[in-house]
Amino acid sequence: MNLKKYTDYSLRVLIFTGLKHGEERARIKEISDVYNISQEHVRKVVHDLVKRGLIESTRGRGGGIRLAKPAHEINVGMLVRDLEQDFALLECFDKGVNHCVISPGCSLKHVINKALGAFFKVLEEYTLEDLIHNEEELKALMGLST
Amino acid sequence: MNLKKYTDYSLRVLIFTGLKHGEERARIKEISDVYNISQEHVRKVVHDLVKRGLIESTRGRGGGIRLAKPAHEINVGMLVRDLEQDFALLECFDKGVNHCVISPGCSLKHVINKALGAFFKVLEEYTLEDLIHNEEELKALMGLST
DNA sequence: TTAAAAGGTGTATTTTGAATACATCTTTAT
DNA sequence: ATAAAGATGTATTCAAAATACACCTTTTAA
Ligand code: SF4
Ligand code: SF4
Repeated sequence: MNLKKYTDYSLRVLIFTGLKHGEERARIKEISDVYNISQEHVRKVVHDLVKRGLIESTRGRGGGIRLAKPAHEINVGMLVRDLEQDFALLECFDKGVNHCVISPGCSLKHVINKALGAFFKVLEEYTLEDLIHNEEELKALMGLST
Repeated sequence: MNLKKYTDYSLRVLIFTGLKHGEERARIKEISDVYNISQEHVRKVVHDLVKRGLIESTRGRGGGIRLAKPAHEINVGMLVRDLEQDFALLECFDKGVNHCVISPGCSLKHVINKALGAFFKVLEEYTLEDLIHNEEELKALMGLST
């Protein structure tokens, strides 16, 4: 059981971007430097976040990215749910591939489902704003001038 | 995000074995037939469950396996936690491999951890007994004479 | 008007862990 | 003895994720 790095990277990008204010924009290069992730990955992640409508990008010199909406409107649970959506958590969750003979009478899947629900319920209590509440500390860790 | 088939298989083995009573024993062959999993896998899973002290095995003719303790003492949460224990759910969870610069000030990991806690909390409310409460139905699905 | 700075896009390769298979051994009742 | 059961270690295959590569488009300032 584990989350994709991709998911974490996405959150990291949002955290970084969320630290920019006003007309400031984050650049992919900056992000890739701070986290030591290759620009390629960051690019992909960013692109994806743009498509999801969480980030706004501007091309060309002087361009960059910024949040497409206020941090408190970016829900952690929603995002994770989306990014990890391909969970065929168990064989029987995926109709069509399901061959498990006891499926119709199996309680396990309900139990797992309930647990998964609890997982996301917690995540959904948080927004990006909660993740950047300690702005100064984060900036310091990133080596950004505050 | 997904659980290993291995985990599901382990539970399936326990469910099957839990349906045997008294001196009855389940055989690996039976299990592999019912679920259509190769004997090899079942063997591995069984072996593992024996090592974990959940199943008792007897070799030789007339041998087989049975639960090493009553079904209500086999906790689903504990088992899943064990079987999925290698979760480096996020990069920073694994000290030593952690390179994430914001780790010391990152709230995300706490959020994820809390969510994970909620996940297991639910699972821990259930035991194997809950999974086999509908014994007759399960037996029917498995094509076992009741 | 062009060069540099930004992001966009598609594809290919590598890596990793899980899933699966193979081979061979030990125990025990009949 | 032998067949029925489980024990054990190793090897192979497979799929998904992670990562890398190549090249395109937009914008703006020199
Ligand atoms: S045992 Fe239950 S949870 Fe597992 S695959 Fe079968 S139906 Fe699904
Ligand atoms: S961003 Fe937070 S959760 Fe993700 S790896 Fe860094 S410290 Fe861990």
